[in-house]
Amino acid sequence: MSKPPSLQDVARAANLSPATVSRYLNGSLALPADTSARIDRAIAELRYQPNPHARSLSRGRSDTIGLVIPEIDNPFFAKLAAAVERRADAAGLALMLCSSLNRKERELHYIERLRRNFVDGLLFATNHVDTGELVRAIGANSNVVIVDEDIDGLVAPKVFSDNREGGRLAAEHLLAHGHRRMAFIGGPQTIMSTRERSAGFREAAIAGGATVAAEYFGSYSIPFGREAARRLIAERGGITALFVASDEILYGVLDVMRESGLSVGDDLSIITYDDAGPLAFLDPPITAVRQPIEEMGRKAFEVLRDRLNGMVDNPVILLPVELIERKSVKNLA
Amino acid sequence: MSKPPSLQDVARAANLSPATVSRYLNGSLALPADTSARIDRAIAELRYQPNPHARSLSRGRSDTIGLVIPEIDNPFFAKLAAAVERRADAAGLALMLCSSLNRKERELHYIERLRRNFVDGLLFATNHVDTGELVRAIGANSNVVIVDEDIDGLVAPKVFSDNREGGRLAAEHLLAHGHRRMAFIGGPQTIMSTRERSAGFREAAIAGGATVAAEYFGSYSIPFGREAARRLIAERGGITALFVASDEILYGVLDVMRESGLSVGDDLSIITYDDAGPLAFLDPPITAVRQPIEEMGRKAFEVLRDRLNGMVDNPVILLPVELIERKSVKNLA
DNA sequence: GTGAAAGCGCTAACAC
DNA sequence: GTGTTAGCGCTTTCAC
Repeated sequence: MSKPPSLQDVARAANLSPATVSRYLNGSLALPADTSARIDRAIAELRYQPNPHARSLSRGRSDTIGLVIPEIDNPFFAKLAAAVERRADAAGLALMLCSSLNRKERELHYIERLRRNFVDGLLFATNHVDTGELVRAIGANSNVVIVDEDIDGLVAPKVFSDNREGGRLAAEHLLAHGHRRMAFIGGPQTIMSTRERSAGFREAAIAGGATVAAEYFGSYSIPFGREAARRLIAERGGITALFVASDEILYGVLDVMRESGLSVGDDLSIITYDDAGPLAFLDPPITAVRQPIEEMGRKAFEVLRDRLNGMVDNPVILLPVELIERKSVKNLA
Repeated sequence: MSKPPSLQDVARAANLSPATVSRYLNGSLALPADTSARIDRAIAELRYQPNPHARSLSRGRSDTIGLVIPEIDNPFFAKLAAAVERRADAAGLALMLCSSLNRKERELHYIERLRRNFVDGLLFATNHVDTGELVRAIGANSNVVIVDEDIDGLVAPKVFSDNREGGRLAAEHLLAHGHRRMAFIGGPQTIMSTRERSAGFREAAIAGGATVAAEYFGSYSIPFGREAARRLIAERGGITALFVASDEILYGVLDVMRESGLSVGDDLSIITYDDAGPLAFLDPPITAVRQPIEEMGRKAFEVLRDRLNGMVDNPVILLPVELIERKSVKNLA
């Protein structure tokens, strides 16, 4: 493989200076038809492709953004990544994928990369409680937008789904089906998403004359779903409905219920949160509060673009959720 | 935000030349403790971070690899991406995520990027039949390794799972449970994965005295799963077992079966392929041929590394699959 | 409308 | 061991 052609080569072939060709390529110039034709021909002949590193070095930016998520191997974040990538690509930006594994050092590492303009901006989704480092690291920078989960105390643009409303929707759906004793299984009690979902749920349940007789907090994971389900089954007194705060928790619960010979619906009505997996294909299909994942990705990207274009305010955007009714809630009425 | 410090600044602060600092940073040099201490201090004080673009431009490579997949929003590719990213990260390489949406132009675009060293190498997973462009585009380049699905006629390192063996395993499992009339639903008949899964299945079925009474080819998608299931239900004559070539197809089939009041197991035994989704949580849990996704990612990455380090041969690596027995196959014996 | 020249921040000969 | 000197390929003043 011989050395690829440079701007210089194109300029030479077109009998022009590199500067002219560069300007033409960047559209900052209207050239006479004759000149531009020469350039086009030279480019085609040499199969010229600009070198993005040289370009980035010279311009001080990379036309690349990063997406920091806990783990791509999770349907929710996979869908988020897909949405973001579509938008970024349409805008001519490349997407750097960064799985933090929820580890602080890794998150900080990516923020450092941002500082050194490896990427122009970052979409940041974390899943754990910050002890201050993130706030400090991100605070210094303006091109970060927070998605999905809050970082308390950080001033930055943020895009979330309306978690509280989601909790409310779940409770109201259960109320409408005659349930009066409910339970909730959430993620970490300290993080915003669980706090809000739980609060909205409890709020609406109580307002509707029901009680949330049991609440379990742990993590958004299958094992915790199992654990909480076992406890719920052991302790429950007349609970007829359960709201779980993520699909992973749901899977753990389903597993334990099957083990225990309990039927979803007849023995316990269930609503889950996220609706990122193939819930419609479970038996019974599971009713869920659906997060607007596609739209979160889109919106977050747009906010980041605005930032890159100089926007300075720090909006907190709440996207509407939606209850998808399937077959996992029994009508007691 | 003031301009970030450069190598120059560090050198100045440490009373050295940029070259020395650069060498030290790249480990190509053992410095006297005194000198290196001065550098370390300067770096810490200035909070220096190397500029990756300058580095890439100068060295002619980027320490970044690309992963081209049809769509990240698919559990199989999401898991593959996760595996690749873990390895890449451990090796100090960044990962550029490229969703091709299975479109040729987009695939070619990413290959062009490779040519211009935006990335050092590419892991390439496509899902459609190549009409020659891909072979030509990739053929010119040596830093591409093909994963998951073959590109016919291309000479390059390739990492697949053992699709034929997967088909065989499925048939043998059904045989062992007394099934003698079977059906198969695959993806596009023209692509390697479907060809092989189908061939292995048919081969082993016939060898075991069974017949594959119906075969449907289409695409790895839920809608096609539905379509094929409808036809199967309409046409089937005494078929007791079905092997589907992907999880997506499975979901479509399950949907139609539920609509039709058919029971998985009692009315029709099912084995699926991939095992990337939450199959264990379906009811009944679905028996599957599991692809070694994690290992495919790992292996593909390693082969790419070898390439980047000058390896020149073109191995075709077949990774072993495994049958995960659950509850969707009824014993007829 | 076009060109010359300086630089972006780093690495890699080549010297000493 | 350390410094000097050229680039890497592009963008961007500043001229004309």
